Amino acid sequence: MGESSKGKPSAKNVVKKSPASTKKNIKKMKRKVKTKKTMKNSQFSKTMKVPPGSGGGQKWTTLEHNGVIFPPPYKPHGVKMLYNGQPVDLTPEQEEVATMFAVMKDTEYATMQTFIDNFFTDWRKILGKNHIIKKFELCDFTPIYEWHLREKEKKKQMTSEEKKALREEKLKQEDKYMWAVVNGVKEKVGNFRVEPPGLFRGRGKHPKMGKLKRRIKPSDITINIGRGAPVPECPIPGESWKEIKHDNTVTWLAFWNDPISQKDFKYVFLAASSSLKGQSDKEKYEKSRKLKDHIQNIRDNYTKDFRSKDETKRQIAVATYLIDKLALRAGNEKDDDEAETVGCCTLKIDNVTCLPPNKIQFDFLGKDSIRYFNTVEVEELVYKAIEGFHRGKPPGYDLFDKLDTTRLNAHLKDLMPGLTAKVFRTYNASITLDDILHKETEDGTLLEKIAVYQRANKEVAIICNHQRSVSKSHESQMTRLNEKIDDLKAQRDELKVDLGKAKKGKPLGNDKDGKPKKNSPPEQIEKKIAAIETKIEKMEMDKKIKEDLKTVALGTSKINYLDPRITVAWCKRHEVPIEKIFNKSLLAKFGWAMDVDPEFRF
DNA sequence: ATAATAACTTAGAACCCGTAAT
DNA sequence: ATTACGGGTTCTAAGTTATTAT
Repeated sequence: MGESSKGKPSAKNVVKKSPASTKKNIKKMKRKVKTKKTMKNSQFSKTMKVPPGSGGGQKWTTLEHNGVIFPPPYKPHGVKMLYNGQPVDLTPEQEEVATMFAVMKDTEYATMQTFIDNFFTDWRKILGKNHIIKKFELCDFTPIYEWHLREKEKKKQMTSEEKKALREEKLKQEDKYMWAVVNGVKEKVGNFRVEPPGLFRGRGKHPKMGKLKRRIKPSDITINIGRGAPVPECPIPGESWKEIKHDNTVTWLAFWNDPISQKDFKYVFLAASSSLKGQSDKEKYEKSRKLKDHIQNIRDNYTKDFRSKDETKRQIAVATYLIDKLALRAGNEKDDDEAETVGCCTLKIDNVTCLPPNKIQFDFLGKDSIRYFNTVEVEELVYKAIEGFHRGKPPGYDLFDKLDTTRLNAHLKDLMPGLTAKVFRTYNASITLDDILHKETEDGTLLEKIAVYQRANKEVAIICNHQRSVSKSHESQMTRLNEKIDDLKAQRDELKVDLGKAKKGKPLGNDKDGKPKKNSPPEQIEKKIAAIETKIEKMEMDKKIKEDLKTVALGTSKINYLDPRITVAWCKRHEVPIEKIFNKSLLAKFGWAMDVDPEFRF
């Protein structure tokens, strides 16, 4: 379908083209642009080749580490699946892949045709063409699935001591891989475990879901390490690394080609708590703070261009407006062997609906195929411009057909050094947090202050469209909460009746077991009622928050978008222990932000 | 100028495990 | 003691952007 993405209406029916030409012929339609302007008065872009903090592109001077650890070899279980009702013999290699599929029985994937087809195609390659297994419909993986359930149960039944012992054993094995020494400082490695083989789990309608992700061998892996440092010993006897590099302009310790997409790599990096990552994190936030000094100029600039005669300029202006106002992602082109998702530059006509007189409705699948659905009021000129971009284009056609992320970012760089589309998201998120915290924090209890923080956090998550799927048990949890509340209300009402009687000096009647209730003074009953009222209020509040947040993911913005210095400074000013907001990993990740001045403003 | 590649950040789901509720 | 819940951790997919090749 890639053919379509740029040009014709979402041509699902278009014939797949030759593999070589996958994504880029897409661009043809939008070419005309003739961007003579792009590079003109760029006051900044020519200078500043190198990012400020990094010393000429050099990322480290010495680097030592122990390479990566591989998953254990496959251990056959010997449980026979059925084909056409009969048990079949499988080699360990064949059984391994069958098991990968079998254990996914209770996931959504197991029901998806693409997943099944891709799995079966790859599995049959391993079965060989003369194998008795020919049709997926005749396969019965249940015996293997049940074996898997038994194994899971066994694991669950282990005592916590056994589990602990197992964990410590693993830790001991992995200990040496967990650490690197960078410029003489011991740092944690992020992902030192090589990804185990499995069936590819793409998000959304991913055309490759279910494909076999083959086992990675040492000969797939390139190691990057300091010149003086010992090359890590290959952990699998008799095998060896693909290549050893000594490149101090990059931060990766190792990589291999992604077996699902040969052109992609899987990298091993340092952990988020490392100073290398911390430094670049800090630079990210410093850059987005700089945007404050330019934002007025940028807004004036694009507002002016809303009425430009030059359609390219108008498209850039409107796209920048959307990125600024709605924190949309840039939106790169995608290959046709990926899920069809879009960002700002790749929005299609049918993702964006004009609702007179001045509202725009957005409805599209963004990163991870998460739906973005939002209706916003826009200025008249924006509305008119978007109407204009629709004109004469069929559904499936690009809204911004004269734009792509490169052109957009080139334009942004002219407005501020180093400015790119994603900076707006960071800026938007962080300044929103800073604003809300300053406006809404009052002298109150610790709990109230934390609630303010969470509200702000939620606001940001909604702006950034950070979603999570509702937990399977959400509904039953809500029902239970409601029952509890009803129960409390009943108790309260009964107490009210009691109170009335008590005030008149009448006996209180019987409790639910039929025994007469002990008489209590009215004041005591009133107290009880008040206590229950408070409890009800609290539960109603909990319920509301739970319902409110059932699809909102707060973590993503905390980890990636909110300048931690805003949070740390706020905690200092309001005597909130930082541990109430940041967990252990965030504290480690944001070590660089801890000594911030309490008066820090984003 | 455009396309391909490389390197890095951002993302939600799955899993795991301690603790609160029963 | 047992289960349920939810926070934290791990996993790896899916983005963005800078650089390099054509």
